[in-house]
Amino acid sequence: MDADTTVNADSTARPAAPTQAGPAGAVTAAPRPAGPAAAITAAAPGALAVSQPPTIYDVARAAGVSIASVSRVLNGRRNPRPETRDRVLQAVAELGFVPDGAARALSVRLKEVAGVIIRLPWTSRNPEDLFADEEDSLQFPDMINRGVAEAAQRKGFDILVRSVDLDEHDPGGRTLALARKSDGLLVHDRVLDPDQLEWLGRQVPVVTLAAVATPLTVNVRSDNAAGMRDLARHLLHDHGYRTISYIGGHIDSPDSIARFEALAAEVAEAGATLLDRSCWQGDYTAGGGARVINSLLDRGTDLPRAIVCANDQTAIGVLYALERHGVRVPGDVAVTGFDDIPVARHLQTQLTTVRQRIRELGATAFEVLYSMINRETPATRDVVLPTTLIRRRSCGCEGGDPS
Amino acid sequence: MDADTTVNADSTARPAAPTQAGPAGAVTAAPRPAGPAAAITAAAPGALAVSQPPTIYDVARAAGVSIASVSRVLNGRRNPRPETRDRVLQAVAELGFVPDGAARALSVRLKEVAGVIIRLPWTSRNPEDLFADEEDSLQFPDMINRGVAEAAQRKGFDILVRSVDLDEHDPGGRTLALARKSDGLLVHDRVLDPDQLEWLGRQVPVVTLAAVATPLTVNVRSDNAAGMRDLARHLLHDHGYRTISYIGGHIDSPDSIARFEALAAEVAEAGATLLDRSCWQGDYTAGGGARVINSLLDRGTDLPRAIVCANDQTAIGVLYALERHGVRVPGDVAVTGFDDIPVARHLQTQLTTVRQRIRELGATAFEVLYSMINRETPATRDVVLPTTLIRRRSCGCEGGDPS
DNA sequence: GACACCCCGGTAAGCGCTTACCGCTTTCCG
DNA sequence: CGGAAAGCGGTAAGCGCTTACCGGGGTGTC
Repeated sequence: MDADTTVNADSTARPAAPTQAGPAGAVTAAPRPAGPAAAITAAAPGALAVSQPPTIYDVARAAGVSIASVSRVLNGRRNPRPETRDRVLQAVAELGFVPDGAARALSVRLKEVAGVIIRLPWTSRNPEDLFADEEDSLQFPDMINRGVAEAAQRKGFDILVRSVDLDEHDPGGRTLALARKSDGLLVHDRVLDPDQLEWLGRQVPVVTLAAVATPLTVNVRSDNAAGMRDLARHLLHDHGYRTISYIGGHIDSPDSIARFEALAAEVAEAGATLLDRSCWQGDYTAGGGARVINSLLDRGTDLPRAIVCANDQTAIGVLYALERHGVRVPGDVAVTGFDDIPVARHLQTQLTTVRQRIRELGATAFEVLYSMINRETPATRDVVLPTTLIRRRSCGCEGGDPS
Repeated sequence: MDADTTVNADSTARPAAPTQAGPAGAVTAAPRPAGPAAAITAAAPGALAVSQPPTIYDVARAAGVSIASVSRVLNGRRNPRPETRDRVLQAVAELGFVPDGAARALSVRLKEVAGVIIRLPWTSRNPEDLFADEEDSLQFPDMINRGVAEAAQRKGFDILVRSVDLDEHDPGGRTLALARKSDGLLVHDRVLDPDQLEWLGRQVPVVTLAAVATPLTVNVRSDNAAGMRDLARHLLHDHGYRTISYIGGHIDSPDSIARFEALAAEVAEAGATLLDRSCWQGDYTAGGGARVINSLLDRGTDLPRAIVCANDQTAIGVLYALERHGVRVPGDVAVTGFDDIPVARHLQTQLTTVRQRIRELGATAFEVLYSMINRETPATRDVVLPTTLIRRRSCGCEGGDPS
């Protein structure tokens, strides 16, 4: 439609109408300008124009007091005389007054908004993607956000979620912009590099998720090492698998690295074999997992007895690829994930995985951010949450969820 | 340590950090109210305290111009002299300045934030709920929000999502509060009643989703009638089913009503039988769908040849309940949904349903809201988007998705 | 009864930014 | 070369709200 991209171009019509305020008690809000006959006909043209919301001045006038009193009543300061309070409260109710967020924020220097930066999951999708629907289910970051939102709501905060494209020229800039609309930032993994984080951290409180803490930021993550250790032992000792391979997430992902190391340690200790890692590089997506399997099978490589994936998404891709090639899971090859995202239990072959307390991760991250916003000094820079091994079919265990 | 919680108390160390910048403009921001600073030492305990972000005054000082010039350069007004522009731009870059959202919002009266009110899906969950995982997948409202977010981002807007509990004492109040943090509201179905909407609409631009337009609000929805008509015809004519029943959503849901009416019309026209509606009342949830089936079967009632559900969630519950009772789908009974939410195609028995262009619904809603915020008068108060019939297994068609 | 306090309302000073308006330079013509 | 018209930068007035500070009246106390 309107093709002009010049965002500010228009001189935004704003018919300096504030004068309309009118007499004192004018509570009646004289609805629309419309004439009598105009009625409520759905077709009517300009009827949608909204009248400006009342300001604290309107309330003060209606209550016959000063704006300071209104503010005091509303914020419970210096308890006002009952009569004053009542007058104000009534005026507030009549006018339906609620203080403007921006004005309040500017004044108290607190916006009560937390910014959340997430790696864009939903734009610029590739329509031909085999796993297009993988973006249709709630993923790890989405679940975290729910936790964040819950915790935020408890403190009266709202969250502003912004997804940034990784190959964006200036993630820092857009990010900072979000920062200035909020009191602090919650940054998901892999959207900003350490330098940018460091820099951001200097300007606003920042909490990262599943990353690493920097001197100025706090990080919240799950206990990858312990989780993977449990999983590895289950595979090695309970099932007795002797050859295992690991499909990593992004090569520089702290989570993926930690998981790999824990796995490697266990495999070594059990005297089993961990296949060469190089050709087993995934990218946390189902597509990536499938790709790895496909290329290996096409090349005729032998598969290990168990494939440990960096996350559930990858495992989903792996399962799919294996099935297409006629490889049975868990009969021929066992497959495991990590995260325990919702779909993990809806798959044909229910996925054995390591559950992270995802929502709690988010909630905790918010709590930490909140305390930072209040200038408290967090006890730790690296908050670690426990994990749980979830045994389902894909590793060779019987049945599905106990539930 | 510096345990004072008094937010402003400290005279905010404001380490003239930018000094690193070196010679050049050397004015190096002798920022505000002087401040002996606690350096940037990393390890230190209180090190997490962030220094306040630079203000436009800092930039002006650093560039040796007035704040007006800074603002003009940044907003591209009245093109400033190249030299001025450069000085400002450099200062901005050095200080990493980004205008404060609240201040800007207050000044231009535009927050660039759209509020989204959704019926709470994730709090106060009932842990014993049979279908607990139904909240774990992306549902209709979530998908809509993605569409909204996409469209919003294109206009430089962010979205503030707030979930309200239906049985909350004062949804209007919390809602209005959100409204004052944003420029307009996008209200999902069934969170506010018409009166509240009407009232809200008087204060801020409001767009509802899948509801009905009021004189002051615009509504965006899918073409329920057409979608259901296609589905009904498929069931009646392609499959030849002669007895059908409809499990509604909430009894007063406009969507559910519209779907029912379209179905009833088709059934009547085909001379088939539509079972009595009364004992077939669902509530848009899987639990509700299952409950209906269970109570009917327990009572020994005969089932119709096809069960048409108001939405996919309901259908999922129905499928589950039927399976538990040993009723085969689609063999004994055909079941259909509406919406085509992601899980619909992951079910054991893939669900035949009517696809709504969910994201587009959201995107459109935002576009409309955006135009209202800009005081444009929308062409219609009732925006309708097309639907598509998706034939999968559950209605008796062969195979699953073509894909 | 006078003075010291308290209480509680009002006044006004910002919060950080945009922009109308003013006035000094430059530039352009006649 | 003078005067009008631009061009540009600065000053200041808000945007709507919170809160420090001030002052008037009511109490309490010798």
